[in-house]
Amino acid sequence: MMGRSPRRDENGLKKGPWTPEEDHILVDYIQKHGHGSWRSLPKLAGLNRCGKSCRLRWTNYLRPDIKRGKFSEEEEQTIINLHAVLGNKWSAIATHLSGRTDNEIKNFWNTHLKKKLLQMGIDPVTHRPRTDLNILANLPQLLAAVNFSNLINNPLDNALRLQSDAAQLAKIQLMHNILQVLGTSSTSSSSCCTPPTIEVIMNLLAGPTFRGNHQLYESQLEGNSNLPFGFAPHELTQLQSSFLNLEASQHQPQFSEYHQPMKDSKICSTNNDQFASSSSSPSINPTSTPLQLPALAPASPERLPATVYQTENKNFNQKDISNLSSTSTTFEAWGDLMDDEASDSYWRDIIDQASSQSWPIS
DNA sequence: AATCCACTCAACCGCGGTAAT
DNA sequence: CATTACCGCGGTTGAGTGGAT
Repeated sequence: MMGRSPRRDENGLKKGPWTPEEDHILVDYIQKHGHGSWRSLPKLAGLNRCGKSCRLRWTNYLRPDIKRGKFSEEEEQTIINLHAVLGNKWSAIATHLSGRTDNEIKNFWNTHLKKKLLQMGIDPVTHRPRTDLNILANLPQLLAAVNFSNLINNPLDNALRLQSDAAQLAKIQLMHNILQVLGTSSTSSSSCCTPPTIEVIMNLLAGPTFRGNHQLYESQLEGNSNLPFGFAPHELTQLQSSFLNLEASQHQPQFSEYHQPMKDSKICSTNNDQFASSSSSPSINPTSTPLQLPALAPASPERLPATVYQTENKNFNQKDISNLSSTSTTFEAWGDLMDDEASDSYWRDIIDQASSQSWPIS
């Protein structure tokens, strides 16, 4: 039996694992009388335990409606989605998974899901691509992260929309990381290895659909074909354009362009527009300057896009900010972006719930 | 067979929020 | 308003388990 060896506290109350006899007494008492005051329960029930221990045993193990056993794929996805919105609010997450306790979900997260996300190159705290990775060595993981939403095949459409937002962030991050690395490579005379060519990266990003066949890929614009890695066709155009510009700039390196504060924040505002509009149709403003990308996102507790772009770019113009101006908190921003999704009441509830709570800094 | 080690999960601990006094 | 008691939550602990060596 897992757990702790039997101990007693300073009051002589038993600690450690529960025996079947104790379980029986507790269940029997609660079924007859309800738990009432947890503090007084042990004495009334004849248990040599503290009330806290009784409550925990009941809520995490003995409650009749507890579902035991492996988490389903659907439950797994729900936890991931909810965690992206709620953070480590295990009890809040548990309310959306009937029969699962906060403790069980927390354990499952810490032992399985966290690792799973890390393996995919996703920071389990921010739900964004990890930035502590060697971008080129870990390109496959980042691409997997970008393509995360494509891996999900469950009926939770609303959840998928959130996932889509996360994937969109991953795309932006990935594009930025690639450009940054290429920019760095182009200015590094001591580079020991040859950076991947634009073509190689574009092939990785776009797969056979995009390779050397711009017409074909443009013809797919209307039909919104299943481009790999979740990149929309216009995003690939944009990305390719960025690479081409970069390639040109490599001959006359102007590295500072990548790192100076953005003088106009079209990309940022566009990103905000993305979050302020339907998240299912992300777009990169085709008129924006290709190299103007958001600052590399730190692996920080800022986990949601509105906050990220608000804090990372101090140079919002007022018009751009106005998209978020009515939102004083991150969750309210999420709420705003979902305003046009009248059927999103489920997720709105979650967000409302979260916005009423303090945001965990973990 | 013995040992090591990573993993799991029940249970504990401490803190913050809130209702009662 | 201040204090106290209680509850619930999130983080952490540690014994059991099973696979690898």
